[in-house]
Amino acid sequence: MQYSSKELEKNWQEYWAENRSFEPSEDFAKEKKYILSMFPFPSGRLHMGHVRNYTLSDAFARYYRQQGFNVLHPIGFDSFGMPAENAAIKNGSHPKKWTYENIDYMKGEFKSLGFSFSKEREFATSDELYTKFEQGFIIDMYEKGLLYRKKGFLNWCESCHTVLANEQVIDGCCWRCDNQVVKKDMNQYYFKITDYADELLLDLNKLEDGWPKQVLTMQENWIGKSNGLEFKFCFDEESLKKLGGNFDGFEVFTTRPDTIYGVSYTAIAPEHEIVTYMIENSLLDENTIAKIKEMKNASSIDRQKTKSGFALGLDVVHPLTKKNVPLWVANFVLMDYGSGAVMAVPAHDERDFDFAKKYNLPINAVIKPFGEELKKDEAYTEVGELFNSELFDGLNSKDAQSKIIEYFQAQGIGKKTTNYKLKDWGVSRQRYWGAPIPFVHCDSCGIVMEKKENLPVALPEDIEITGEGNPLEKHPTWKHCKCPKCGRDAVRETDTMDTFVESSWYFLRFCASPKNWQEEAFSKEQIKYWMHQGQEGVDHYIGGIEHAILHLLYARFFTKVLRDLGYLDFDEPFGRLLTQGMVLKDGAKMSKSKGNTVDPDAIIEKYGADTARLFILFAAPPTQELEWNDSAVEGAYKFIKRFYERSVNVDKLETTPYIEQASLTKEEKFARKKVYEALVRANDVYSERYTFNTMIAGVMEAMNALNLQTNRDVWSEGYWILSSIMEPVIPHVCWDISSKYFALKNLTQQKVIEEVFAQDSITLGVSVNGKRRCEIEVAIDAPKDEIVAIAKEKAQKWLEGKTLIKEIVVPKKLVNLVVKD
RNA sequence: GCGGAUGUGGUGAAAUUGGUAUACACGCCAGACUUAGGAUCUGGUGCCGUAAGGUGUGGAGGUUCAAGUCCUCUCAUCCGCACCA
Repeated sequence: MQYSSKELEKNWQEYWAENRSFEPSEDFAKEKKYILSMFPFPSGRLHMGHVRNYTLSDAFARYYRQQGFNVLHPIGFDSFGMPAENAAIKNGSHPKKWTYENIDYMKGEFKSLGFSFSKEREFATSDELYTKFEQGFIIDMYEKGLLYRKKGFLNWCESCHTVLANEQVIDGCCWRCDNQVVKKDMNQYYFKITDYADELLLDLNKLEDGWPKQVLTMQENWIGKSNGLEFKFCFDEESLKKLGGNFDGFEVFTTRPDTIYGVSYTAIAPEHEIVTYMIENSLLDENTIAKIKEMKNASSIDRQKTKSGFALGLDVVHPLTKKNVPLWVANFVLMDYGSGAVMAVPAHDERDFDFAKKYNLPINAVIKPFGEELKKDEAYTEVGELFNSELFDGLNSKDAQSKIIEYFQAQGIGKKTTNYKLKDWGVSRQRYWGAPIPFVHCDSCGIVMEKKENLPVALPEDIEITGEGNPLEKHPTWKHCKCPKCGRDAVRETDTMDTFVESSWYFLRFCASPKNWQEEAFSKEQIKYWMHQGQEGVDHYIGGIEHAILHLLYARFFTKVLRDLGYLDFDEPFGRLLTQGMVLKDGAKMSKSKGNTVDPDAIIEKYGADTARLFILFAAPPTQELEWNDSAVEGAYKFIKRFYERSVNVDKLETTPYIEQASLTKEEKFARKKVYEALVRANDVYSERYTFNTMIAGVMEAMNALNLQTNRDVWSEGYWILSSIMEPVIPHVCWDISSKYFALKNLTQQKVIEEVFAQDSITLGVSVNGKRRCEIEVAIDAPKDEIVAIAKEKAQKWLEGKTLIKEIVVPKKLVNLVVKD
């Protein structure tokens, strides 16, 4: 039995393809598991991160198939997106051609890795059939008011020539190309994700058991709910006059109403309408206007560096004290949070304090620590006792918050409000390779939806991609059409959708039987079975942590929207989420620019897919980083080789051999015990721990134990079980062994036999005062007295001259003798 | 600053509920077989020490018969968010 990965793996890959081995059944009476990896962008080649991702989901899928479940383990391609266009600009190829060629190549890679994906449910999101149903949802959402168009001050990436959503701006830079993002004023479509802010936050509770805590926290912070008081500052007489009666005041939001008596100035964002009005009407001097404009145009990073601002020469009236308070424009006030205006309490807020120090504004303390002096050189932001706060003096600041809100409400001058950091999701992109937004601009009817029977609104293929401007805009005929409503000449929307829209519902499309693909996106019945039998959502969703906010938040939002549109009946798309760690080489993330990549194809060529899979699952638990190690890969290969070649000790069987446990030698019993221990461990791993490394270690131990004995029945039983346990990890070699010896009959659920764990005697550790000194061997059913007596004798040396005060026997573990001098 | 994690041999990492710390593997050392080995097999390998023994899970305390595991404080590293009023 000489191991040769190449031929062996190819044979089984062909066998699986011919036998449709991994297609899910349409029998909805069976228990199911939906195992899903985050689908890839067809960049051209798989990288090790992909291999890790799909190796994990494949192990789950194969395991559950063995356990008798109906398993859906699909794959597709997230195939719209900028890199296709960038490649087109660079090589003059067409984005569509580039994309679909890459898909073909990557499908070959999937095959060569032995992933048990359903082939019949494969699709790419750039397929027109997919676009058709997506556009249908978009129309539904527009009708429900969940999609709208407005002019906004948007994130614009100069190098990608497109708008970005807030979630796609990382540290002020584009998530894709890392270029600095600038602000641009333009029209854009938005999904009303803020309507779901509260539910998205609340339902995180449902995910507590299935999702990593880190991801839940990140989403919670991103949604950023805060409760507080909203009220209006009104201008004094003089200021009203200055503004020509156009503004009577402005709203502010605060989470610290308890500090209201400490307000010493107010501030508004440079983008605020009052500032705009003052600039347009020359109510400020030239120099100030220039500085404010500069402030507006500064990048978000520059804007954070130092605080700056200008007094606007206006005063507002404090709502409670009725005293005048000055109004400033300040760069630290953000237009897109709350109302773009704040009350400032330098004594109890660090930002307000810094600003007040810089511009010599008054600092009025109104909260002091209990029984301590207040420090003057910093803002006191902790809980404390109110003073200088009229009728609220003496209150605990926590209690004062609700009391003051109640007071404002009673007086009718303010109300309790909730604010979110989450903003609406901007979805239009000014690029070609995306799903067209199915709207038409008509001079007489305004924005009109395309009729559903005309979907999809497909992309034209005869385009010229130069990187300058939107190719759809420049196409000679595509955008000219008739208004679906009045029939007059109209113009198509040339914006396409953010690619995150496609990935927000692809997991639902996989639930649809390909038989019905033409007629519907998915059926309620199919969705109910795959997504909502037992646990809610996909059973195991596996992917990188980098999607903790973007994709995972959008997909949750889409699921809730489709529920409200009547397409499905549940709230959350992914019941269990496993976020895999990165693949590193030399301590850094593998990347082309660093030149530390390992090409999966080369590893398969040299060692085979099984080796790559074994190494990946063995080297670290799934959630941890995985350091690539060439000699450990070599080690994985050697294990497989030994595993394969030692199968010569196995006899052909169609069921496990009968073994008389009592007749076995010590080594034979030990080997059997190790085999079944490995089985127990394997079942644990899939049910909750996912630590494949320990499962594999168990199998290695069992192999080592088998090798210490020569009983062919024990070898055969061992291989029957071990090749079943290992099949999800190294499927090719296991199917080969299984077919040669066991007619593939062992690739099913295996039963644990308890008798192999029975022992006549057991080794116990003996410690004196908790320090391990020696060990003893006693009969399994030895009474406590006897165990203690043996332990005392064996540990005599450490007991001499001391008084024994306590004896502790932990059954099957150890004996602890407590002594003192 | 806020939030989340993680610290165990030379390395990747094990250790259900507190119960023999370092399983499994890589590496290293020695030996066997070899003309040769980056092949294969066997044995060894936390640290200090010739040994007896001592010591050891980032650090300091604590609870306990017993702590990698529980509690308090602290240090370091990584990740995420970050002027959110």
